[in-house]
Amino acid sequence: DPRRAPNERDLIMAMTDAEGDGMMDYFDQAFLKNWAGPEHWKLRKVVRKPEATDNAAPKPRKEKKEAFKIDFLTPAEKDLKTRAKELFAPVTRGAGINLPGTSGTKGGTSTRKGSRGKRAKEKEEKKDEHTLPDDMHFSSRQLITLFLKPEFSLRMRGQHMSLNDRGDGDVDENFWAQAA
Amino acid sequence: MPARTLSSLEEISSSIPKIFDQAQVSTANHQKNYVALYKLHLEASKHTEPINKGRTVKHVGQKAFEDVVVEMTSRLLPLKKGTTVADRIVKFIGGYVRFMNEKVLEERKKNGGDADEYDDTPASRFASRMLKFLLKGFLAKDKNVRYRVVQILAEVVSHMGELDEDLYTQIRESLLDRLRDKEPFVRVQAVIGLAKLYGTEDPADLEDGEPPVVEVLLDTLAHDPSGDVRRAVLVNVHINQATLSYILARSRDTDAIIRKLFYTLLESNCVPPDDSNGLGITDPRVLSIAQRELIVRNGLGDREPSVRSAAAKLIVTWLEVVGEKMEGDEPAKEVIAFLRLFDLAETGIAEDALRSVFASRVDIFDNVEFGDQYWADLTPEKAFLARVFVDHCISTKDDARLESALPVVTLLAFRIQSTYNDLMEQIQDDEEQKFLRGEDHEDDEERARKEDERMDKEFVIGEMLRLAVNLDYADEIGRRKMFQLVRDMISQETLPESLLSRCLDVLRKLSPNERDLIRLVVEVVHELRDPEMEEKEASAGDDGETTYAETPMTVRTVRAAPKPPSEMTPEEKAQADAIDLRCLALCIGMLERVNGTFEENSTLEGILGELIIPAVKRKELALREKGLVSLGLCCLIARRMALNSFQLFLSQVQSAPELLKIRVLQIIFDILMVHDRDFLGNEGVAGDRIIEFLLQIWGNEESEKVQALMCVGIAKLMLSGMVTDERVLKSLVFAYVSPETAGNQELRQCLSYFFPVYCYSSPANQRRMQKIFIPIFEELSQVYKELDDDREMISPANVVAMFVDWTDPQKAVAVRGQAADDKIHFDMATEIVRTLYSKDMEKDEKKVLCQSLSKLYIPDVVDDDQIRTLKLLMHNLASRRPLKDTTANNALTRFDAAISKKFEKQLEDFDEEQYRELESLKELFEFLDDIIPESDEDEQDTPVPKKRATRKRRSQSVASTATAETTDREESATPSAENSRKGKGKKRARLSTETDTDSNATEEIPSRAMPARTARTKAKSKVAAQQADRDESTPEPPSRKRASKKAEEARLDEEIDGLLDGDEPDSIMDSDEDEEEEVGELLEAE
DNA sequence: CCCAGACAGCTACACATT
DNA sequence: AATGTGTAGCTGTCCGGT
Repeated sequence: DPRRAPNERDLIMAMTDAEGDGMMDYFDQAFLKNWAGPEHWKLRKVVRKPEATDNAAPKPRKEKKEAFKIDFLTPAEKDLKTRAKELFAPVTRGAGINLPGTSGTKGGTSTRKGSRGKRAKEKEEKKDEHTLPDDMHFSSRQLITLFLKPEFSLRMRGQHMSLNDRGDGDVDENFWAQAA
Repeated sequence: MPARTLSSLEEISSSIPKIFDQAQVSTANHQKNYVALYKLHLEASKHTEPINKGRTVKHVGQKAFEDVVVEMTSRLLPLKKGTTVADRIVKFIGGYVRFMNEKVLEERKKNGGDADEYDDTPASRFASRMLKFLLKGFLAKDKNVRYRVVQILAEVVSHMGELDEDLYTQIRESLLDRLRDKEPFVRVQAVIGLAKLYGTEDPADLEDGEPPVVEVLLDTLAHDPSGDVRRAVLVNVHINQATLSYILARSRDTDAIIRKLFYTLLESNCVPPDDSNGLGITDPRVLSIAQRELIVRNGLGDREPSVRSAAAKLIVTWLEVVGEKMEGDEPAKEVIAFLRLFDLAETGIAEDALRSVFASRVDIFDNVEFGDQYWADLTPEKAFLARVFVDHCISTKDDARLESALPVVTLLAFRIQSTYNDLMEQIQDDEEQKFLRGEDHEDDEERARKEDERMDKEFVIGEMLRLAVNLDYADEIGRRKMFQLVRDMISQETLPESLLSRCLDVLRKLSPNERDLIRLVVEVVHELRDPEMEEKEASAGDDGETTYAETPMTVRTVRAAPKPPSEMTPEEKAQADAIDLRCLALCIGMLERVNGTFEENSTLEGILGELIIPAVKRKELALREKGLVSLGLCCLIARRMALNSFQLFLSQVQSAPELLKIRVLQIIFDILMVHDRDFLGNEGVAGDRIIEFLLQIWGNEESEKVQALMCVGIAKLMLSGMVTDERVLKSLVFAYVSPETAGNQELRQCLSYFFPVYCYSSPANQRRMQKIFIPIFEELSQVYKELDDDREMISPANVVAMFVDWTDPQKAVAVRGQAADDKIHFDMATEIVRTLYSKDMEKDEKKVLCQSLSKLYIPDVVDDDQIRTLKLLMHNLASRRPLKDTTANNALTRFDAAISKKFEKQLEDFDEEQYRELESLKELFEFLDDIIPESDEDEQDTPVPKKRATRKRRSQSVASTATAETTDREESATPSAENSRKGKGKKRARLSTETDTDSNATEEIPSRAMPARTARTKAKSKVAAQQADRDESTPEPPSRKRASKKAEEARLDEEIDGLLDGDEPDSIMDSDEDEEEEVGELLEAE
């Protein structure tokens, strides 16, 4: 019976323990950033790699980058008009100077005049608001307490059971303390 | 004009580059160079040529000057963003424009302020020449050019006074157009430019249908995909009443930097820029309560620490702004003023704000004092401050300050009492007034004021009660006083409902043990329902523990027979119902706070039979709901009762209205949590049935609230290990990603939290997750492919990434005494490679799987058999089912190489032929031999090397990185002799059947048993129900008989009666030995 | 057939931390 | 102030479309 194995439950208990803070910290760091649901999910790298693999090597290069300067002094090889033409060369046909999905620029893009055809309903769709959902602040609390008795957690239940198994009718004052 | 002042144009032209060359090095020389440049500019202006027969002049000098500057400018255009020298030049150009304009203004002042010459100055000519030049680059191919051009234009525009109208329009259009640029940094500059522009925009100038720039910017603020761009809008847009609401929406931006900026922005605008005496635009008093609450809730609740601290700073500023000029009389004055910003009754927000202030301004915390005077006249704010202060001391374990802050018990009890009496008096007065003057005579204003007053008193009492829980009750006199007071309060039906649970909290604290608390509440209930008894009971209740323990429970015997309901007038009935509701609330409050068994507290029996059970039978929703909750709470402490009543609760689920359904489900889950062994243990069918039933309810549920509740409940059961069923886990995953639940944040955020906790808390759980990976992946890929256009769902690649993350053994927490299972990813790799043999899997999906391989954690030590199996699978894949996709192939090859290298030792001398002898791997080879290479007809796009194989080649060593790309082409022409021998003809038949299933899973995976089509349809509509739905053995829901409402009620009554009559109340309590079997029977009976 | 979009890996920068 | 980490932007490669 896997339920009897001293695994999951012990951990849940540990999270509520005073000493379990470290555990909670681990969970916090590891994944609480991914609270907002699958669409905002991101892979986070494994944290600890305490093995002292190698050091001393990647230190000694602090090569300052070449002090770049714009050359204003040497006269231009070509005249201004030519340079402007080159610099301001419009995109080769059909290119995307603009974001996809936005109607094109008069000069530059591939937007054909009658392109309303297939992808006409771009605007209708709700644009992404780029906002996070309201945070419900889900935590271990909701997962280890009862719905109807929010002050009692699994941990207490465990104690209760064991007390009951002893046939001991009364609970000790410690119990009250924990209920608070 | 003397000739010597007229420098030659060549001279001028050659001096300009030197200025630019200097200007790029540092901004320190800019001021000096403005002067120098301007001097050259003026000098050049003197070179003119007459045209039109001398009627006008041609500004050849200016033209030359402009040419050179434009030429200089052109040199920095191709430089990419972040080049500091170029940025300096941009600043220099902008600065020069400003410099010129200032000069022009000076000139004008001197000349008496001619306004009409603006378009004919060297300055205006220069600027417009520059702008026209820049505009030409707006559509350049080179993104850097576009960036620089817009950047310089924005800079120039912001430093210009007036602007020619045509040019203005053109700039406006062009910038708006660049707002759609592909490159975010170009858009950023466009935003900056537009922000400089729109201050001068006149709405009257707009053509029809053309939106004002502000509107466009606000749209960008919300919708631009790049955070940088939204950020640019945020810092550049003017904050005012019109834009504020759009700005406030950014407190939820996906980008943390924006959120942080949001709070610093609000902070810096709290005070007006010029020290005028008005309020800043974001002064908290200017904002609405709702806005303030939004800011605090989002800010202090943010997941990003940096955002939280920015919000905390803002809140401190609020306090300072609001508390200004209030210092003096009372140290708490500014805090009180600060608290007035909030609706204190709104849960948690004001408390969070105050605690945040305590945390960041310790001096404020230290200066709060609670003298006797403080308690004299408590306002809601003062009461709230005291209570939160105490709570804060407790949570920070600041015993010293706690000691000094807490009032003595008698004082507080007295205060509570007097406020309570005031409240009662007022309520009574109001009633009388209403009665005397009639309903309508009071004007709304007066009524609202009274209502507020009452609410305030109620709130103050509530806070004092919350504080009372933390008092030191060593003093017996005080203890009794408080006890008596609170006991009296709960025995009055006029006590506002909101104070009830506060009172019970105090009572619990004051009760020596649970039994006394239970007894006390039971007594109060009887008093309330039986007013005649009041006096007797009151005398008994006078004295807390001593008398209590000895007083025999005589209530039931003494109890006078109440009037039968049939003889009551409607008013009396309503009154009785109201009392019952109150009593039920008391019971619930009491039962919530105790955990002794029902059997130990025989006093509960009475109210169970007289109050709770009758309430459950009522058809009024409120009564029934409270009755069910009470019964449910009883079940939590009475195992036997739980067993007997469980069916009743189940039967209530389907037909109940939402609110009741939620309650009943909560009860069901709580009962399962508490009595797990009785319902879910013993590997009995009962547990399975319950699970299936719940899954089915879940899948068919429409209400988001109920869905979320069930999700939480099921997650709890799984996390606590009470349910280990893979189907349930699968359902949770489906629910997590299904488009159906996209809007159900409660559900999704619950699962966002649940999955990592579940997986990382136990390798066994990670294993379970690994087992469902492939089936889930296959099904979700299907769903994804057939997704409706308007529905959103994460990609299969994301699904894979999540699973890889969740099953990573390195992330599992090391729990004492439990060995980490670091082979999970290795086994996952093996399964993935097996899956790659599947013939009907699309290459996209295979690609995703292949690419995930590199992210798997491969342990250093793996058994010979396991590593050889994986190696063999990869080796054979290349020949029998070569991947058509190069990226996939590369990924696989790389993985193969990595594995081969890592386990070089174990794989050397590895020979397939020899390996085949191993009995333990029989299954592997059966699997492999059933795979035939795809025939030529199957190969539509990729030509497969001709298959010609010999036994010998098959037996060659596979230890080397045989699947390496180049050699692979030849190697892959090496199918096993087995395959060649068996021949295509024979295989053809098998391809469509066994091969297919075999290649997908070693064990029978339920999901594959169902036609994909069905699976998909289900997944679309009721994803969560998938597993349950397809299982034919799913039991009919208990109340499936869709009887008429009447019949339904009759049946319900019957059931409840059965609960009472069939089992005498006494027998609910006894615990026989044969309980376990009964759970099974319970569900069998249908 | 060529080009554009997409993607993966790399590098550099900025941030936070000790 | 220095270091380390995490992110973001850039660049090269490959697939798909016109």
